[in-house]
Amino acid sequence: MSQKKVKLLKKQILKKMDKKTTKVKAAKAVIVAKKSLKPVAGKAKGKIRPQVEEEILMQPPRGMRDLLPGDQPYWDQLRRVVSRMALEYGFQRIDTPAVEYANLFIRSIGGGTDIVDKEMYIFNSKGGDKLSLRPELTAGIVRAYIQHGMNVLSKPVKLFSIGPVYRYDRPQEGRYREHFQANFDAFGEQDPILDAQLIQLAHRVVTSLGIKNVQFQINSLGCPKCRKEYQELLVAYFESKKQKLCLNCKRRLETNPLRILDCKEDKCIQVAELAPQSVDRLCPDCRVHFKNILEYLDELDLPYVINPRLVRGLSYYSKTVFEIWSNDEDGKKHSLGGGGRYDYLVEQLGGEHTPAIGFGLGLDRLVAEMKRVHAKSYTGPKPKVFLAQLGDLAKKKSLRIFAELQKNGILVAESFGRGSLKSQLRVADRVGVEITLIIGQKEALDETVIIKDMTSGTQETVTNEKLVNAVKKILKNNVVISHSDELKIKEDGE
RNA sequence: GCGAGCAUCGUCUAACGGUUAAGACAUCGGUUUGUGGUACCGAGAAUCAGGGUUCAAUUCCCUGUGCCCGCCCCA
Repeated sequence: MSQKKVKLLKKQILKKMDKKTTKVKAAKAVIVAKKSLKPVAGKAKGKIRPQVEEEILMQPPRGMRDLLPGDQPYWDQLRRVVSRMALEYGFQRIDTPAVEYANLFIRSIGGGTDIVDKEMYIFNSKGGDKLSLRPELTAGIVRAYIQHGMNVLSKPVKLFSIGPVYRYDRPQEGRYREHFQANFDAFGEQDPILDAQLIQLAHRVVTSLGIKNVQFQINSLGCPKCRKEYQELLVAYFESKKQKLCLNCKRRLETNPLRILDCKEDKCIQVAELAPQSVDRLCPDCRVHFKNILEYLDELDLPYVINPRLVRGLSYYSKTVFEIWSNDEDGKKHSLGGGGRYDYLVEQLGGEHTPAIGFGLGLDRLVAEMKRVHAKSYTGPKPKVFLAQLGDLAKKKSLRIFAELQKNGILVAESFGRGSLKSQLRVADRVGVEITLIIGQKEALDETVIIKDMTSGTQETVTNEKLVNAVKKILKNNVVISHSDELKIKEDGE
């Protein structure tokens, strides 16, 4: 193809682009989508919404949300702290699928729990498999632990994971159908010091984020032996008071009697207050285990209260269970996470007997809490250089110079799509760069670049070869500011 | 699953039942086209949907939908 032909083609394309057709179409499309989503919803009868192929609902499904750029500094900070703490405590990262066979969750979390009975996203694959979006992280991690024979690794095997989990529930403040959790699990160690260490870890993660006003609630459910005895005692007690319980709890008496302790209905609370407590019915082993943990926590000065009615919504727990709560200035409490021992889950899912303990943190809630207490967020390095171009020739050269600077570790901002130098400088100003590089027609021909100091307004012209060094030198001279900036970032990570 | 509240430009707000549906912030463009923060000018951008009452509905009523909050439960 001749150069003329190429140029002609380019001209035609440019001409087309010039008509702003894309912009207009895009705008119209949005409106169409916006308008159409309402009628579709409006015509819907009942719960099943007819999905017309062309319709695009301009919103995510219920309970799902976008994490917008403005919030990302908090999430970044959160991920940094979690990764840092995981490293300190010897946890290695594992990622498991968001989708597993539904039975994995049903068997681990247990029937009779709300999670399994009404909050699971269960669906059939095209192949006919019954699958589910994970409602929590531990089950998948245990599955992976067994499947990959991690029992041969030196104990304890410590794994952490971060990812989305899904629960079909009515959304409200701090509760989403898709939310993110960080999960820490330690396998193969039954010593109570692990329990205490994980609670310490949870505490350090939360406080490192700047969330200060936290408290743990802790309880022991006992091992299967003493738990069974206790449960029988409990059922006997509640049977005698059955008529005073709420409807839900009457049902729980059959399905999940422990949860009656956790009921928020006034009448049930009254009954539950006088109920036998699991901590009083622990077998000698479990009693010592629990006592040891409390001693460790006292030694660590961790703020905790024993809550004999703490049960938790997953039935695989044994012995230790705990939750982390924060208080806001109005005295309102927010649950940030929780966990406990599950010494029998691994064998229950087909592995060898492996004592284990873990906990999860609700990241969406941690972010909300960080905002509430105005905690530090992490913003990455900002560009201190802006590259402006003027004219066709300069424009063509700009991408190469841009990449050249980036390769040399100089972060460069730009707004190549803009035509006038004025508008580009305006953007440069908004970005807050220290210097702006300007390539015009003249500079492009001369193989030079204008360096403009944005604070003083002075400019100098350098050749392309000297550009990188010249920029580096200027930035270095301004090091007083940038150096302290970097220190700040490092402190943020603590 | 149950209950309450809310619904206007991207965001925040305004409009006795009668307005070309207003303003601010943000966005984009411009102020003689090669120089930024301010200022000035301009542009685009909304009444959730359907039905009813009415001469007239953003406004009143009903239904639906959505959002949000609380309960249950959880993170």
